[in-house]
Amino acid sequence: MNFEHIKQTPEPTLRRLPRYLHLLIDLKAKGVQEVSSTIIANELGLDPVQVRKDIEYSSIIGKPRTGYHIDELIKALSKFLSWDTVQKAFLAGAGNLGSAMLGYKNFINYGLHIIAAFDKDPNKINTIIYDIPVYDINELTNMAKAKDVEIGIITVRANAAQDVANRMVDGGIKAIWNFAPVHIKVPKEIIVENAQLSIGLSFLKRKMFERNLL
Amino acid sequence: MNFEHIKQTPEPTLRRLPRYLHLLIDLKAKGVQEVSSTIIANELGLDPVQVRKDIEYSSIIGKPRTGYHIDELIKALSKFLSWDTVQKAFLAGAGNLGSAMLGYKNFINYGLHIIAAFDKDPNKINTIIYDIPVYDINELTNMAKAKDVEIGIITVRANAAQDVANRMVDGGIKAIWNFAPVHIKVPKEIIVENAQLSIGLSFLKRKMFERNLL
DNA sequence: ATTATATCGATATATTTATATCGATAAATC
DNA sequence: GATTTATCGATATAAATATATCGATATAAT
Repeated sequence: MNFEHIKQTPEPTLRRLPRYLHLLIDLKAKGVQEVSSTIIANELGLDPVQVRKDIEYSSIIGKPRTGYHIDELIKALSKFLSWDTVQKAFLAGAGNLGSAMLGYKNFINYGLHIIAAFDKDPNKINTIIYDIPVYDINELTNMAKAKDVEIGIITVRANAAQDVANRMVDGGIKAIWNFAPVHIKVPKEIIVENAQLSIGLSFLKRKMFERNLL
Repeated sequence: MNFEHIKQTPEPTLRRLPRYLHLLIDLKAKGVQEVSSTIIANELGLDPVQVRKDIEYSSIIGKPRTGYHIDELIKALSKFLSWDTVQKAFLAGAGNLGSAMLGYKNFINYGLHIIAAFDKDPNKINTIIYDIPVYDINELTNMAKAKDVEIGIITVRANAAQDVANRMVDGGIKAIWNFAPVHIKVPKEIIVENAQLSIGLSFLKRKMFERNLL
């Protein structure tokens, strides 16, 4: 099976582009109208050539001497990263992290709309958290089918994650954002993005070690 | 200035190692005693040679035919990623995400101990969230010095993040885990690990787009 | 005891990603 | 109007990372 109808973006580039976009939005709010790769690179501690190559993926072309038109660039990057189109999501696991995410107002700016949450705890089922209704986890599959939900967010404990993932896949969900500290197995056409806190933290601590700070 | 007293681990390796460790802990709980690179690779959808090369960084050597002794490997990786030594951390921003992190019990397994939180909201100051006291943000710098805190976690809004980062640096904090959707500027000897939700989400959505799922 | 097999570590090759260089050009300065 | 300058996009080179190959070896099977 071949999914690559569209040229794949390098992972490191994909990790940097949102940072550019955050910065550009910030600069625009300060009244900036034109921005060069040099400015972006200096602000973020990167190389201007790298910034230019990354921006190439958005198909935006700049002008010598002045750089890029900030509005144009923001628009193109927002489109490239799909911040401008909203997808529906279900969240499973209304615990600490899950609830926090239900209350996170920024998601809509990135094109994510969590329309419902699911839990197995009877005390949480049929409650409303930050305006989002919480249903029985057993309803997830059917409701996902009915509402054509595209993204599943897993914030349950490690031992429940695989079960939840299965329910999501059965419900036709195409992409899973997994915060549980465990690898989940899904059919290969399903996209999984792991967002374990342990990864970032390990990164941080290892860097500290390598600099003799531990 | 040169920090590289210790050989730097490649970023992609550092991203994979915690996943191995999670898996190994899981397998051990199921009674497994020996594990090969092939098994790990199959479980996580990776290449066995890559797994072997990654494991090399932990200095553990395996045996032909059987692979690695799981206890030895868990111990070595835990040490390599510093999950086995606890660092003290301050968290700034006791909002949704911040509070969720204060309640996240797994951190201690990764060697992170959040000893205090800080906020500017008078309604939060001097409260206790999940057993962790919340103080005035103005106290952060002095308390960090007094308690020799090593890690700072930023979960405030974008527009307050730089101020908080400055306070942390002034307080002698060496490493910052930044969840605010903004780049923070710090002296180059300070380690910053960005953990913006927008990055993972952009990743997920772009992959969906590239597979014609959007 | 011999043979087959799965895995290791080492080495070699390929691919991906980052960095350096350079001519062209739009704007600013002289 | 000519000159200087900052930046672009393109191309070339270097570095980092991933993948393939292979001889050696510990265990299992015959």
